Amino acid sequence: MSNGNIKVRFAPSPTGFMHIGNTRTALFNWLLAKKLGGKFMLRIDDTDTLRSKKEYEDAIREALVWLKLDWSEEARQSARKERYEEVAQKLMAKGRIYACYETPEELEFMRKRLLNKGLPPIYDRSGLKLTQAQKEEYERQGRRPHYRFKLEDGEIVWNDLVRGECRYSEKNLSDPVIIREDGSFLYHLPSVIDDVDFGITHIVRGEDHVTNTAAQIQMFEAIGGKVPSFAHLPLLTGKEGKLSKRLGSLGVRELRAEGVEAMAICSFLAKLGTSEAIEPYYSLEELAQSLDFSKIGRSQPKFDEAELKHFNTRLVHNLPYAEVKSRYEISENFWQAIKGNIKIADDIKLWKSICQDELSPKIEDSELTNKGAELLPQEPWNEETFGTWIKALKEASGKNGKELYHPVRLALTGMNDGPELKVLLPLIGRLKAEKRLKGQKA
RNA sequence: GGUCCCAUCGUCUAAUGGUUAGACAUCACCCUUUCACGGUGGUAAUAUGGGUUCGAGUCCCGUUGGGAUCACCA
Repeated sequence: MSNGNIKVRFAPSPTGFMHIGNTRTALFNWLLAKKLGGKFMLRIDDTDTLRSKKEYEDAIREALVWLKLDWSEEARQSARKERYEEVAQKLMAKGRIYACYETPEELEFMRKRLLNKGLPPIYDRSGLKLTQAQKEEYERQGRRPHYRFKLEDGEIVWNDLVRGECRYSEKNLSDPVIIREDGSFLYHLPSVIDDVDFGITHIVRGEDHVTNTAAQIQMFEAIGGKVPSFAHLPLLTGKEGKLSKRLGSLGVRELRAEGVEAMAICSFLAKLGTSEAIEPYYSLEELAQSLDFSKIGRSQPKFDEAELKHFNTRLVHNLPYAEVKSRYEISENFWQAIKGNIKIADDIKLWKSICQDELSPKIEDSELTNKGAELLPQEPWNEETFGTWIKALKEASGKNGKELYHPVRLALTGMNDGPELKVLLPLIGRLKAEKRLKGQKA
């Protein structure tokens, strides 16, 4: 499939670090673009100037680069204010945007009053009924207006790629505030203007945006833009069931630091909550080809960090040598020898160091290990060497099983567990092995 | 409270109205003279009450539970 006109966007607001929820949205967009042969753009939604920070923006880029979710185009909302104002002027002239003079406190009070009466806290549109004289009176009092988008009567319907047909009545929606008292724009309208201007064809985002979608569809229509396709992903929940705060703070940066592979995060997130098995994918391309919105369930999957870590280990065990080679200087032999016994890719360094660098051995049973040193055969060594040697040591010492193996492993590697000793021994070599068995640094 | 969405093993899901299936985790066994890796097998679920039907996980209504939204956040 290929369609040059397909374009999706990832539109994070730089008000926090890249976390698992964010990443999932970015990933699904990227995957969709890849699968359809379209483009993926990055849009920095920094309309909330108070909370937006350069630091967060940098972190988002860093995470995207690490995940290999590359983008071909970029935009920044704070740089497009003139365009938003131009569109807002037109909508005002058409009566789709109207001024309101309530203070945030008054609105809050009204919401509480409605809620207490068991009514939905929907704005009563009193701004719409204001006369010119009343507005002037407010201005004299020093009040500045904020602006709302007027929703038209009727049902708003769209066919969601994940949720199927969605219907919302405007009666259950508040006219969204789109321009603040200080003249700055809120998210809703700029997002729609950008989607139209940049030719966005598909919007993939979290389920928390479904009611926004209803209002935004009217905005698309009001400015004469083509309404894109929507896909609303069920929100991830935490282990405890609630959308935990931990999830928000579970950063990509932290996961990376803990040794979680980018492809583990991507594979896991792409398949969690779908009818497909969560399996390691080793390329985003392959993952993209497997994308199928119809396989996404509608209930909220639980995200468990421990499961991700476990999955990561499974993925690491089968990392292709080419991938490993590009990151660590090791031979294919070495990789084959240790791959089944590492938890994270960085453990490669540990085992490489154990085999090649100097190490202070831990001696548990000096009588045994000293004898082992004496019995060590001459090189060349291969995978058979260990078998003959340990057999000789067993006979000489009378030790067996764990009593035999554990002290040997500890002396040779300084570790309680690890790859099979028969593959490790030739890698360590006679020189080091003999010294270590004797308790000497080597 | 209004609106919308959801409910099957511990977890993620499957099942034209017709024997509840698979994957991950877990457990056991096998392989390893060790820890692991790997292989084989087992345990384990339709939230609840009605209705429709010869027959309901599936359709309808109620209950309970969970989530989203109703911001001068995005």
